[in-house]
Amino acid sequence: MANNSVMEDTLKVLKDHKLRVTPQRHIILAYLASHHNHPTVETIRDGLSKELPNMGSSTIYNTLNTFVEHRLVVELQNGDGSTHYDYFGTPHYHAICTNCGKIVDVTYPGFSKDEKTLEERTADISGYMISGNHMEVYGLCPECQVKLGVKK
Amino acid sequence: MANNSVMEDTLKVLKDHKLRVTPQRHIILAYLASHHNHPTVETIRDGLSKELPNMGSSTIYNTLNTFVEHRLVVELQNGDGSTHYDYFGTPHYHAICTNCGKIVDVTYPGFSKDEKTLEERTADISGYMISGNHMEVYGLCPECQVKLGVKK
DNA sequence: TTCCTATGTTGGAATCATTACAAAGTAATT
DNA sequence: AATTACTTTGTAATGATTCCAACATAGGAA
Repeated sequence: MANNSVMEDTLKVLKDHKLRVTPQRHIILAYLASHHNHPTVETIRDGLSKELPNMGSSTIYNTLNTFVEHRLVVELQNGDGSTHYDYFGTPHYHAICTNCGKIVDVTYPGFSKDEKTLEERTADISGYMISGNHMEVYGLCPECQVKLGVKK
Repeated sequence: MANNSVMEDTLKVLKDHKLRVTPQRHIILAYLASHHNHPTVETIRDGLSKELPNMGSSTIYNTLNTFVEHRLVVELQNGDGSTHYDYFGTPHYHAICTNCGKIVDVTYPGFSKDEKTLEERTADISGYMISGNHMEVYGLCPECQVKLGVKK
């Protein structure tokens, strides 16, 4: 389970966002901050079954929706039918495998600048007042390249 | 409804992709190619109720899934709970209103090059064999800026 | 500390988009 | 024109997500 510093950090995050601190919120956020597995609601429920065996799915949905509204977390679809969640501690985007659904975080030096450029350009063109973006890149993960016998 | 040249063009597109040409596929693709309203399955059903009154939702889902697999069409979520579809005739990305869900197409000179750069960089970093990407930018559309009384 | 109230949690029911399936129809090839 | 694999259709099934009402509690006020 999450170590103490993750628990302290996530507690601070909740307070900074003026969210009422409940055990459920705190543990779910700590789970997300310490796992980079892009879990679904079910994955989170299973992962926290020791700590909070009676936590209902509704609570997880409610909590995640709250986090998404506060921009602590982003939603991802990988084509398997349910939504995956990712703690957004540092700016990054996602590469998603079109065969197995595996999601990995990607970033590079200058990514934040590129993001900002895209947002400014979009504001100029569309007239929207931009508040965020999502970028996803699709392809075959290394394992599936081998599994399917494709060659580069 | 779609004019003749759209019907001819979409017929060619179906044949080029070696898709069996059925009235349903042809009319749905022509609808998508001539409307830039990012319709849902229901919107398409309503829009084509004159031409094909007996077309079932299953057919629309089947057809759209086929088009997505062939990369003729992309799926979009705007937060209203159902999936929106967009004919992908020319490269572009989307700006989505976080208040009303309105989706607009955006592009700019050099967008295709930027896309390619992103894909190559992602391949290098992640090891994925890249086949495509989606970019979305979120914010308030001009109407909702006025409606909500926000100022730039 | 204790009380109070707004807010959060729970679990089960309800909803709604999407898929599965089997029967009937049809495009395109021989 | 016959054949066959593929498509359409309607309905049933699925499954993720939301709704709701009762209960619980975090955190501020006294």
